[in-house]
Amino acid sequence: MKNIKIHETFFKEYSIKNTRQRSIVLDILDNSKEAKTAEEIFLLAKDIDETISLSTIYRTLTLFVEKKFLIKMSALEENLSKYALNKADHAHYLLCLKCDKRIEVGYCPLSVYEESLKETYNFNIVGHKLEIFGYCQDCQNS
Amino acid sequence: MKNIKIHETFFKEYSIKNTRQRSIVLDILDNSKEAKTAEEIFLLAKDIDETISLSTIYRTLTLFVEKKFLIKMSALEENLSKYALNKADHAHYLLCLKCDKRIEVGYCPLSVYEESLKETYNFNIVGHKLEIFGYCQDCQNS
DNA sequence: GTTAGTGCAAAATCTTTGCATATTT
DNA sequence: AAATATGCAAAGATTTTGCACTAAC
Repeated sequence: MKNIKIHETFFKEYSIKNTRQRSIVLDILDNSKEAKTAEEIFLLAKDIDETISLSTIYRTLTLFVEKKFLIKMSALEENLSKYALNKADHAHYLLCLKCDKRIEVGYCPLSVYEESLKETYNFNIVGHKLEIFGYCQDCQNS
Repeated sequence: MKNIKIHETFFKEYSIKNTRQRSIVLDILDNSKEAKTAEEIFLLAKDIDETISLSTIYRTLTLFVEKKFLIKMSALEENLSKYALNKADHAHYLLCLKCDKRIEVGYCPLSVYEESLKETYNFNIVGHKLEIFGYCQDCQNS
C-alpha cells in the first residue's frame, strides 16, 4: 500500500469522514486532466491499495457529487458516466437580463463534449466561453 | 395502431430505410420539448404501436446518433442517457485562433445542464452562448 | 429477390444494496 | 463506544446481441 496525501482539512470542510479510500479517490481525481470513469478510477486506486472495492469507488463518487465538488457527466458516445473535480478555475456565470446580477456556477459540463469535438472535427481546443442568460430568482418574482 | 407522419424524404436524405418504427421514434422526438430517455420514448411509442420493442428503440436511437441528427446526453443526476433532436436553430461554432475560420457544430450539449441549473439556482434560463476556440486542422499542420 | 430491420429472449455491462466486519471520531 | 464506511457477493437497471422472421427497396 502506497502512501497517499491525506485530505483531512478538505474533508472536514465538507463534514465527511476522512478515510483512506476517500483520500485515494480524491488524489486520483485531483491528478486527472481528463474526466474519468468509475472503472478507470477503480483501476488506478488498486495500484495504490489492492484491497479497495468497486462499490466503495461508486459510494465515494456518489458522495462527492452530492457534496457538489465532483461533477458527473456522460461520455457522449458510450454509456458511461465520467467524473471530474469541479475546479475553481473553471467557473461559468448565470447573467440576469433584468438586474445584471452575475451568479457563479462552479462546474463546467463541457470537458467531455470537447473531447468528442476534438475527435469529430480534428480541432485542437484551447478554451471555451459559456454564457447563460435568463432571469434570477428575485427578478422572476417582480 | 395509430397513423403517424411518414418521414420519407428525411430518411432518404440520411440514406436510411424508412420504417414505421423509425418514423414513430422520430415523431416522438420531434414533438418533445425536453430530452427523453430510451424508456420514455419506448412507452410513448407503445401508445402508437403496441408491438414495438425496446431493442428497436435502442437500435433506432443509436442509428440516429450515428447520423448526427440526434444528440445523446446524460441526465446529470441519474445514470441515464437522454436523447434530443439536434435542431438546426441551435448551432455552435469552433473558432480558429490563427485563421479565424468558423466551423459549425450542429449540436448543443447544454440542454440537460440547463435543466439542472434551473433547479439548483432557481434561475429561469432564456438562452446561452457557447464559443469554443482553438486551432483547426489546417493550422495545426503549419 | 435481396438486403436490411424487427421482436424476442438471453447476455453483457454498469451501478446499487444488504450484511458482517473494520475504521473513524 | 457509537456512528459510519468498507468489502464482498448478490441483485437491479440499462443497454446490447443472436437468431428466426418480416418488411423495405
